[in-house]
Amino acid sequence: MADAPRTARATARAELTRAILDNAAAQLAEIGPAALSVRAIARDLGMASSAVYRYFPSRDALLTALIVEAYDDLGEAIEAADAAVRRRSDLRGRLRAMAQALRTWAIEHPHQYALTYGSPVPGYAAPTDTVVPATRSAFALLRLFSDAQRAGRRPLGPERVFAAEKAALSPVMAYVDPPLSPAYAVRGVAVWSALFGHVSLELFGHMHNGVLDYETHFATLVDLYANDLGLT
Amino acid sequence: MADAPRTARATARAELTRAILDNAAAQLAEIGPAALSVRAIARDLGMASSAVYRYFPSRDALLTALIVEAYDDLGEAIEAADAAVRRRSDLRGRLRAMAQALRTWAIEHPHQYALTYGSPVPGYAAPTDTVVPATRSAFALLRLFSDAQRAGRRPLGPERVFAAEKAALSPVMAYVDPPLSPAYAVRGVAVWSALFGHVSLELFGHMHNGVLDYETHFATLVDLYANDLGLT
DNA sequence: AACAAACAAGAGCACTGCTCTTGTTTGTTG
DNA sequence: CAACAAACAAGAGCAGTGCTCTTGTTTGTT
Repeated sequence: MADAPRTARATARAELTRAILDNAAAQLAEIGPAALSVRAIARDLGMASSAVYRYFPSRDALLTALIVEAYDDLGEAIEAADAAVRRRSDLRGRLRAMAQALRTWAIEHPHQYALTYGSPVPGYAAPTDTVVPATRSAFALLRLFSDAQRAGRRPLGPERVFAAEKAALSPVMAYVDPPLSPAYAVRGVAVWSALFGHVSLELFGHMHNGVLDYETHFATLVDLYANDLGLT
Repeated sequence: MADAPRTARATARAELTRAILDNAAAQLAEIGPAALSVRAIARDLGMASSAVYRYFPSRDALLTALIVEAYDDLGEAIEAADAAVRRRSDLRGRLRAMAQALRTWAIEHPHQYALTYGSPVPGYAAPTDTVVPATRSAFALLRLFSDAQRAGRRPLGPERVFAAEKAALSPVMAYVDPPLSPAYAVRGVAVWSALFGHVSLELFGHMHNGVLDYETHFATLVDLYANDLGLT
């Protein structure tokens, strides 16, 4: 991220910051965000708990840093999955890859997913540091929709989009160049909501008595959404 | 729920249990589940903190009771919204009413929504007490899909549903009589995921920089889903 | 060499969930 | 009515938490 530290003290600081973050991430993955303890991290690292506060001003700040890392990790996973699809014109395959990457990442990092897309526990208002990395996964999907539109595809609906809705979605339309059509914006945000909706419902146990095979069902869903998006 | 209590002690117990629950709900609504404190509740009620433990064995048990109440409250709101639609054959209107009830309830009870459909904080595994009330809102939607199918409507897709997916969704198909068609089951669960997905993403701030007018966009989404479900 | 900034450690505060003990109230039984 | 056990309330106390303040040390710069 930043420049390479010059002084020995700066490198030591960077290393300790990293060590605290790694230990916190390990603790988060094991026992979840609610039970994450600054004192336990300090114990693990063999330092006084008060020393940790020189690196992170509060427990929430530490959690926020973990949230940022989680967003980045997920974004990277989705981007990598997209990039791994050789035929860039295989739009359906790219949606499949990204959707699967999302679900797989969520299952492998349930506490991180809960922290980012479940209830954001620190203070209930997302800190401003998190807004940029949070958009990373959404942008990956947005680029796919943009590519689809440029390839001449058309979503299955809506047929007409009212002016109020166009205005409401103007930011998401303007994020790509050329701008996304209103219909694609609506369908795109809908699919985005549905994908994260499924993962949340599955991960948090709401499909327990309704769906027997989550993986199969998710694959079906993704294919359905690919149809809705007019892919291939 | 249970029989009316006979003895004075039983009524006192029921009343105190209710008072604790009400105070906990108020505290939950104000400061959220993470900051909910047994001691604070006891202070508010003018009793010793140890006395609360005679009514709820642990803080998690109290939270679980609040979760159950939240599920019931939301389920009731959705059922009431559905029931308020006079023309029962107005399937699109019923979907609109229920979806709006869901979103409105979530906005008015953000902490309750986060507790139920965000990350379930107590123990990360939903207690068995919660599974029945949790299904209430889903069942309301399921009945709508069932009514649509009986009225001869057809969802916009999928055209074919593989055997594995039929098996995966067999519980949700069998919940209503006559059983839901595979296509309606897939579309239904998809819409269910999408609705809760939107509410979660909106409530937890993920649409902050993409969508300007949540209400308008949600209405557009619901109408789109009504089309996908073949309603009217 | 002098000095200020950065650092680590420990004690301590106010708070938490929860348990154990003591003493009281209540409802039931002989 | 008396006796007794169950249910109850209150307090003290334990182990843990986030965080702050003070003290003493190390580091980098002037």
